[in-house]
Amino acid sequence: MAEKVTPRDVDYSRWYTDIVLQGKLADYSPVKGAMVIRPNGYAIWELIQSNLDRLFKETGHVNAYFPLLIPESFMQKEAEHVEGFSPECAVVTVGGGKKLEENLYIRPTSETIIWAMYKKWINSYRDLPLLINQWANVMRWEMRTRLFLRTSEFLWQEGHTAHETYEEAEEETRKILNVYQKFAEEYLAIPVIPGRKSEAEKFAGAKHTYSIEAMMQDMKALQAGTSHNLGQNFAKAFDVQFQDKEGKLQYVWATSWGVSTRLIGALIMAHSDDRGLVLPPKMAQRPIVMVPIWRGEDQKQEVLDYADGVLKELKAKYNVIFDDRDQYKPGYKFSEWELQGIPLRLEIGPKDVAKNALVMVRRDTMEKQFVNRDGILQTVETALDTMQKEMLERARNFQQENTFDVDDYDTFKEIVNGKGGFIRAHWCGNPECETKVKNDTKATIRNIPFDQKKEAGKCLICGGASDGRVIFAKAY
RNA sequence: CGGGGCGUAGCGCAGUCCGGUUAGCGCACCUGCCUUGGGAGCAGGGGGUCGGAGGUUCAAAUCCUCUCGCCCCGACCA
Repeated sequence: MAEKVTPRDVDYSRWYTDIVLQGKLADYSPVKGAMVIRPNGYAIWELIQSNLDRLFKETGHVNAYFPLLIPESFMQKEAEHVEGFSPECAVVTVGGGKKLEENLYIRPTSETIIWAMYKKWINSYRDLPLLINQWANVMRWEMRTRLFLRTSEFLWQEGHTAHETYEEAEEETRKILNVYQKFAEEYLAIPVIPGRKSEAEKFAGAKHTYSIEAMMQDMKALQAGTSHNLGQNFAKAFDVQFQDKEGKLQYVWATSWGVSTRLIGALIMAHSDDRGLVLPPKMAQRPIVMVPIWRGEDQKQEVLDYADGVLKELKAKYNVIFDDRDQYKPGYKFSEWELQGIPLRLEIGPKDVAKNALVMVRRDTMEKQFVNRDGILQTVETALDTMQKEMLERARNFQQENTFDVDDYDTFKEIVNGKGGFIRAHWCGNPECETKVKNDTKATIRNIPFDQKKEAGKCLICGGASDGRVIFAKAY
């Protein structure tokens, strides 16, 4: 086999790049830090979009679109927000050949322009809640970029909601995090840990931030989605008030939440192997490839006729690739589709025609089965369902096997600097202890899990009192 | 911005030290034949401002000067 993919244990980061390029998911663009998402990669994004969009609508949200350019003065209205985002913004200073009166920021996120509009739209409690989502591109000037994981421009969805009370905003924030968790697990087959971010790691301008954290195959953590309770920070900055039932003016309570094309990076790093991409069936627009095999013209016709029947049957439910290209041999085709992560391969040759059978190969396990031609649609459906379930289970086991409870700093450092993983350790809540860990080891607090058990303990660093464990890990 | 490296065909490279026919190789691509149960073979073919500018020379991918760009490693981040 010609080596198109660097094995993971040789160089994980080269492996990742090879998967993306060889799987034709994306390519480098002429613009530094930006990438082109190719059809294979965009197909994954479309599935992320369509499924999440449905889940958002089921929870009462609607879509809208706000402009790419944001007046500089808007960006500067919320103090923490300015501080957090200014360094990574691209700014338009010239338009129509003239220097602009006011610079325009390319959105790094849309809170400011959206809240400027919400001021116009919200007057009464009857206007609330306002539950808007947008699918958009954003730009954050990055020094070091990686395909899908960190590019200057990326695609995402950002939800921005407005509520009457803190409690309602809080409920929304948590509700969305649940949606993200459900999507990650049921569709991406990636188990995640939902929890609250520490003060140091929260979104610039939020009261607090929740996240779902996933473990990649190299034991590093990847933040797969965030949901922020913005409190009244933006309402105050943009003076968005509503009249409540008693006729009193109150500032609106806000949330925002998002996931990005980064999820594609997560999908790759959670499941793929040294042969290439591995897609969970629900993330494959084309879940099946059929490869007909023959020897000589007489066999060719016989095989193609037989295959055509199978194809027609499967097409009722699935988007099937029928690879009858004559210039490539089967082995070549097998590798090519494996590289692109097609979940199921069906091989049809003279022997199968004779036996009224087919050969079915699962991409995740590479397990080869001889299956009966009759009932093929059902067989395929079952195989894809099983695959989807088993991929999640496998990832969950992996995550559990690489999560450790640690009570002393030496062991902590040993693990972090060694094979890595999630470390559940006690923390007193002091940001200084958190910073020390980060400076010593580069590991950070990923989040404080919702399912944290009450457990008396001592902070890993200062020995101060702690009543539960938080998740530490090196992160992408 | 600091440290390291690289620009020669779509991709990966050789040639540069020591200047000299028409700039070469592998992969990919095109045509034909032949093949097809794990990345076949043969024959033919297309494709180059040697990153750019200037200079030295009878002669520059090769030597000199300047310049542009990119990649990797460190300080920010979904």
